[in-house]
Amino acid sequence: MSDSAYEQRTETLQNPTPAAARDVIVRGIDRGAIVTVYGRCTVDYDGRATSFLAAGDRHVMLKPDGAALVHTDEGQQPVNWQPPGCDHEAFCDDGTLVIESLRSTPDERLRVRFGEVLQVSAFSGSDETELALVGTEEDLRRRILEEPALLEAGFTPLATERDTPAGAVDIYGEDDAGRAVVVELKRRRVGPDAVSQLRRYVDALERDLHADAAVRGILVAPSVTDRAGRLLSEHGLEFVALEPPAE
Amino acid sequence: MSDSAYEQRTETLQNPTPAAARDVIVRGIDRGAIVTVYGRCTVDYDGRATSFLAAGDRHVMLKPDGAALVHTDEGQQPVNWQPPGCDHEAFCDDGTLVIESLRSTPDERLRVRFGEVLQVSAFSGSDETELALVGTEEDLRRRILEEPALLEAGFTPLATERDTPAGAVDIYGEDDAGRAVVVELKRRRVGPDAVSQLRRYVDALERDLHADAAVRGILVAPSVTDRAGRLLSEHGLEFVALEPPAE
DNA sequence: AAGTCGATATCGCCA
DNA sequence: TGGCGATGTCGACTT
Repeated sequence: MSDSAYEQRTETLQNPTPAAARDVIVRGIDRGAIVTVYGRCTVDYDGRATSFLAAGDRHVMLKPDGAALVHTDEGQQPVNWQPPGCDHEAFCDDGTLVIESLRSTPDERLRVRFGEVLQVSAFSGSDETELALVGTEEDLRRRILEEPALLEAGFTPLATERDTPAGAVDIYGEDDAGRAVVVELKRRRVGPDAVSQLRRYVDALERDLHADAAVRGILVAPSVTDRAGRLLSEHGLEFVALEPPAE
Repeated sequence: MSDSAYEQRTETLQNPTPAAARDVIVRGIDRGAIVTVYGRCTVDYDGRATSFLAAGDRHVMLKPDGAALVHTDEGQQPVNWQPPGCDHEAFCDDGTLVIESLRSTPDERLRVRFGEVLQVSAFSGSDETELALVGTEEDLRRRILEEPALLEAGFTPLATERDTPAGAVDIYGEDDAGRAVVVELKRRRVGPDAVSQLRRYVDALERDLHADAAVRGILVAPSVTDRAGRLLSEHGLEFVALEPPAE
């Protein structure tokens, strides 16, 4: 292995022997590369649950932060995986390539056993930038805090993330009559769960203040489902249609 | 391009020209391969939200079902993606390789523009098998239906997925005194959200039956958080510690 | 196509 | 490290 091999940004073998594949994987992990293996394999997982996947052609990716992903030719989600923070090992067992990825807390093990390796690659690179994302719940919150009248005329925000025994309220404030208002924000159309969440906060705050005056609860989202709308009415909660800013 | 090239299971180029990379991608998509590209790129997304990612080295995967994944060297989740059902396009624009992935309902566009392509691959294979997974909520439900006494002595299951105005109840049954029982199952330790969900069902069923007799609500999970436990007490709901079967 | 809910959810924040 | 809630959640199932 020449020095230049350590400097090159990609290292790839096709139809390697198990031992040659193992060497590329181990070297790649050592130098902090993204390692990928494509081939026929079985996959075992044991941890929070237990799974087995019989032989088939799949794409395995090992990341330098300890994440592992096993992808089939279908689906956005990996068929098996391991989260960041795991230790990856590659070795030959009985003449076949095996990749294991282990972690603790909780104890979990992922094992990929290859009957055939068609290609193995190690990719080194740099990525200094971060994703800029617009249109989140946080953006919606900023929008309301900048212009509280979007919620309703006379609304005054007093706090964000105000703590209650049931959790933190997105926006806490008061209306023009001085009544306490709990605002729950959702970036998209919501179902019954969001109504339950708002109800939990309103309940908790009414107990917390043990006030005689009722606390108003307002759900802010682009829209609600029928069932969610019915639940809102049943519990005397309100709805304001509003979306996160588009840019 | 010889016929054998269409039969080979992997096709890989290193440091290809943009046009050569485009050809491998287009051919790969056409024949139903998994296509991967590693190189320096920017990523634009516009749809349910909007994002931009400045230049860096990333791994892009295009699946034959229309899914697209952009992975950095960190995290289990892709930094950008497109779900299955999208149309992938690859073309050269101003001498650089561009990959676009489009869908409608909702309208969403992912665009990856490469400043440099280090490697492009197309992987063809077969995968007939399905994942066998044990330890899910469904397994927990089966466990209780087979041995209702695990919940409590004298419990009789009457229905699963019983419909209420608030949603479907995991297990509906009655206790040895003939009282209605709503059971909510969770495969892991639960927080306040699960308590709210159970409360919703109990409320709805009490209204639905408009019975004088109260409906019992039992949360079944390995354990609960402090706050969830407090919420359970406040609402007169019960808890039974039980896990999904391990195998 | 939309509603509802589970998931080995993952991820980020905060105590 | 655990609790808590958002996510461009995804995915499966039902209507």
